[in-house]
Amino acid sequence: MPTPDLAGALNEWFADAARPLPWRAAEVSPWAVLVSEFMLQQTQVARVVPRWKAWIGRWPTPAALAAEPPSEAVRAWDRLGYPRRALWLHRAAVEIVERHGGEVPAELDDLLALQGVGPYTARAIAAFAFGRRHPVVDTNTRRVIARAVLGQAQPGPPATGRDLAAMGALLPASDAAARAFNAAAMELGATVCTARTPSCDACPIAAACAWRAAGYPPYDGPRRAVQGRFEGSDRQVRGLVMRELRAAHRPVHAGELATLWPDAAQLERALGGLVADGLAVADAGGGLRLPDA
DNA sequence: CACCCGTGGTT
DNA sequence: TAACCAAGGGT
Repeated sequence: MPTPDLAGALNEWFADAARPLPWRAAEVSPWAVLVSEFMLQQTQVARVVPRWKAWIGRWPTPAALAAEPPSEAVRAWDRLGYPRRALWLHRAAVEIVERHGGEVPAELDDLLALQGVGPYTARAIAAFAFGRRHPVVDTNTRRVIARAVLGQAQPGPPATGRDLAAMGALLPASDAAARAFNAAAMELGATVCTARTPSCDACPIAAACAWRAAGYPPYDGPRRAVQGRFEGSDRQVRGLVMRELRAAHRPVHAGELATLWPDAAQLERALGGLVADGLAVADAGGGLRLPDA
């Protein structure tokens, strides 16, 4: 039977176990938090840290980034992956300047209206940058809820409403404790209650865990959709092209791009996709380049 | 809702 | 080693 003070136990653990991630420092601006959340979308903490520091050093405000062409954002993004995020982050900076006087908004509706900000990121910014009392559910928290609350080994298919409700029900009353609890749940999922081999022996809420109480039953629900193979995929081709465009500070012609991939039809499809996404633009001379505006 | 979107670390 | 996984979002 789960103990009632799961949040208390988790926050007590977190006070000691929290990794000193740079965007958690007290003096970090809402903009810096926003940048960290964009970079952390589907990307591991260890790979984000150096990019985030460089980014904040170069563009300490939304206005600073908005003043530069998107191509510079895509280059600075480097190899973090999903370069559309760099484009969206630049666009979000422009929107913040145009609609919010250069200040990151604190309201969920305003945050959700920004390019690249979805249900998770909006709540994360509101909670972590502004101390608002909202449930925040990311992939780590989803797993913690599935195990500790629902008694399942895995979260199963997306169930946003279910998870937000579960998190909301556990959320401490005060803004400060709620913010810590949101971060603590994510931290537990990232470092203890991990996807593959959780360290249940070291878990601070083992006494409250429904999965443990049930004897760690294996997951029997529907399997998550498997991601397609990366080798040979359009994503691989797009990545190769983007690497080329970032390196070349001038239009790259079709002949040069043709050497990147043997399948001409697939390469053409990838290029079309990049153009459609705004990551590449056709140059007047027939080449391809990063977006200058 | 299912699928697409990069790159690299982990098991 | 191939598969899985990662502070998701857009369509």
